[in-house]
Amino acid sequence: MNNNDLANLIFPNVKDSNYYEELYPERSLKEGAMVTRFAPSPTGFVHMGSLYTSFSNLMLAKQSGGVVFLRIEDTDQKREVENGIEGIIRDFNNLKISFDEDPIKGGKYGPYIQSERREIYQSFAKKLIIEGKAYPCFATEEELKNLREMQELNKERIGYYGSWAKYRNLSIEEAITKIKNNEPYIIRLKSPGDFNNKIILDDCIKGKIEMPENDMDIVIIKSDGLPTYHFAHAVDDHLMRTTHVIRGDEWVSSYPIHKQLFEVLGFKEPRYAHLAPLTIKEGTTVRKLSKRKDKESAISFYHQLGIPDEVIKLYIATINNSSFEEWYIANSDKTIDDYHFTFDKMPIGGSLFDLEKLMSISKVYFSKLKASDIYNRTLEYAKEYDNEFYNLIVNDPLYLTNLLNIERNIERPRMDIGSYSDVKKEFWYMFDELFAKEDNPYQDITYPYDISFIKDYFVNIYNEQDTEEEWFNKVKDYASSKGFAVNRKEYKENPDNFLGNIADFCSIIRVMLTTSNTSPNMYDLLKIYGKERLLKRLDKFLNDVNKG
RNA sequence: GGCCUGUUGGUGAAGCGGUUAACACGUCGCCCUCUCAAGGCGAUAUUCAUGGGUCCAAGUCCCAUACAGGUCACCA
Repeated sequence: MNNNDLANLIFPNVKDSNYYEELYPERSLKEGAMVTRFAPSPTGFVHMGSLYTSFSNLMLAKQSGGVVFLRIEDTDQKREVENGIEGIIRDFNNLKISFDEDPIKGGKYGPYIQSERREIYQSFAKKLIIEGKAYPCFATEEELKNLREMQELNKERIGYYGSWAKYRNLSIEEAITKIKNNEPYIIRLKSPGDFNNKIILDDCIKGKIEMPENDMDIVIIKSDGLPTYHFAHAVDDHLMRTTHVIRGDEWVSSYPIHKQLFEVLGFKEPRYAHLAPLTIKEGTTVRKLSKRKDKESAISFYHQLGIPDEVIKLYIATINNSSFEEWYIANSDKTIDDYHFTFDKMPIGGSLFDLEKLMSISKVYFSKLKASDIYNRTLEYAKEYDNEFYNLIVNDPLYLTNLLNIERNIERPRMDIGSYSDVKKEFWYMFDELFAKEDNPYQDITYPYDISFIKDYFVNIYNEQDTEEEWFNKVKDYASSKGFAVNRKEYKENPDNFLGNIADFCSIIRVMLTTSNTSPNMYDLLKIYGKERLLKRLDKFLNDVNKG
């Protein structure tokens, strides 16, 4: 009886591992091209954290002329989510993110779903058993629990290693007998490591990190025949010819296991890059952004707010590479794809997620869009999230587009819109249906002078054909004739000589039309709204103010 | 508890042995102006968690302490 007999008993029907080595040859790519991957569990949706990780993988591969693929890590059948894979792929599609190889598209290195690669893992596990580098372990849950308690009591390191690894030196005969008796077992690595030895992780982002060598006999094949993460990682990233493993830094501490696995299997180790986690403030403490607890984690949260996907990507790029922001400001005509992402500009500690910053990026983004584009996207947004507004804008694209164009096609465009939902907040008063609602009181409507003369202004002076200059000159003349100061300095020097400032006069018009004292350019608003309707709104205004 | 990482202003951060400690967001002034937004100008860290050490010179290197985070599964 030898290792071969044991291996054949455990894995009678798997191919020799060399078969797979030949099936998945080295990729022929140019020097320096990175092969990266994003490898999520099929949880059903993409969240900020996974977007951040996938973004890094995507950009580095793309920009080096390499390959990036999507691999679904579904080896935990307990965590299976219905349509989990479809959900992830759908989310990436919506975000317009695509991988060179994925479960739908396929590719030469597939399958790209781990549960479909069972035999591949088993083939390599078999190889290890034959070589005496792995063994079946019959420890029960109870046994492992006792082991742990004993170690805690003796203040020993916890785990299945060295002399604690009870089944490590079981004779082949005994093992075969137990298997034939249908005793449940799993396959463990027979770790050749020594905890007192030091190994070094040369991380692309974090630099050199010294850690103890792995000496744990970790599980490589579970009782359901599927591999653990560690083993699947080694086998897959070798066979898929990954050059750079870019993943969250919660994996740093398992690097010793991975290094050892690559060695034992005779694989060339890939480079590693461990990304700092996205964090969030909860009260005074900072913790990892949680896909379950934090609303900011869900992509749908931004969709509901009306924040474009491009903005999310810009924000992610901003956190990902410390010099991206400056570059983007200096190169406002370029896109994310034009920026060269590098490991050495990625953060080492956690990156605090800042919604305020994201909004500011969004405003800049919107200020560069064409009015017609904003209209179209706002329409799309409203269709899904705001039916009332959708109905108001769907039949008259030009009206909203004109509004959006106010102070837009100039060197320094307005920056007050940061989301599709802001469009309504900005211009609601230009829609009579919204204006008519009861809950829109005029802001600060007490004036120390008779305001009814603005009716005179609109009836007799205001002409919607005027140019902006003509319009303003007329406003000034009229206001002046009623006793308002036209010159700011003059007014400041002798406020008592005047009824008010020209700004005060304009604010009556502004409040009349918008209810508020702040708005975009008056001339444009009046013109777009139209004189006929203005007169009606004016009556309502005077009526309401006199009542109040 | 073991192992690993981090700690720079209100916030995110740059910084890689010699800089007036970038930049962005925010906040506050002033200017411009029909309001707001934008824009312009200026103010916002005598100091880089604390304590030692090395060096002519330290935010930057070393050691301790404190605090924060990660990880120690038949989960990924």
